Amino acid sequence: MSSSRLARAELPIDTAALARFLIGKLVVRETPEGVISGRIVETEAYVLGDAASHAFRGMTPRSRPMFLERGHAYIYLNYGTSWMLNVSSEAAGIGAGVLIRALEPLEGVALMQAHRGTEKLRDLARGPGRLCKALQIGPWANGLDLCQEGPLWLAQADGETGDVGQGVRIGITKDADRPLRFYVRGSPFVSGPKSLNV
DNA sequence: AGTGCGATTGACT
DNA sequence: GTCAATCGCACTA
Repeated sequence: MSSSRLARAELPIDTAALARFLIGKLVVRETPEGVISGRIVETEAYVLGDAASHAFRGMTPRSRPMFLERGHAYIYLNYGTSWMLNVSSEAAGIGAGVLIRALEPLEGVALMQAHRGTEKLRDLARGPGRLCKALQIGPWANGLDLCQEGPLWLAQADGETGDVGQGVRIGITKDADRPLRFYVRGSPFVSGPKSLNV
């Protein structure tokens, strides 16, 4: 079920195209306790020349993984409380990435419940910080190549993706009007206000 | 060296 | 619905 790791060559090079492409794909996490996986239902693109992107003012110690070749993890702490999972995009040397914002839990639900401290399926990975907590993704994964052998990867999914909506990104103040957020229409596992998920 | 501020969340009215 | 927690980083000096 969670075997077919996506190869780098399968990933679109364009950041927005990658964000759209990742909708419906799987995030798989191998922990000592077992495998956890979920279907990606919400992403956001942070493109070149984007004032909301951490890479906007060039490479910094934090944004460094965004400049890796597409398919690497960029992990950072936001608001001092929540870890975020991003997938670097574009060619090496170009700072851009895709934020994974929400998953529909598939495998390892009991583990996710334990990590999150809640039973509610809908809340396990709805939101970027919750997602990382559920999958125990932290700074250990920063800069990790998701296209190579390792405890965290992206995989092809079987079944329908569903209707994909596109709209403005959540929680940003700069370049806030760009339609760079992608989500599965009607999915209860998508974060953000209901008005944005139509 | 000091400071302001987030790609959020959970607790509370 | 409102709001504080929390801290690493980037910016200013």
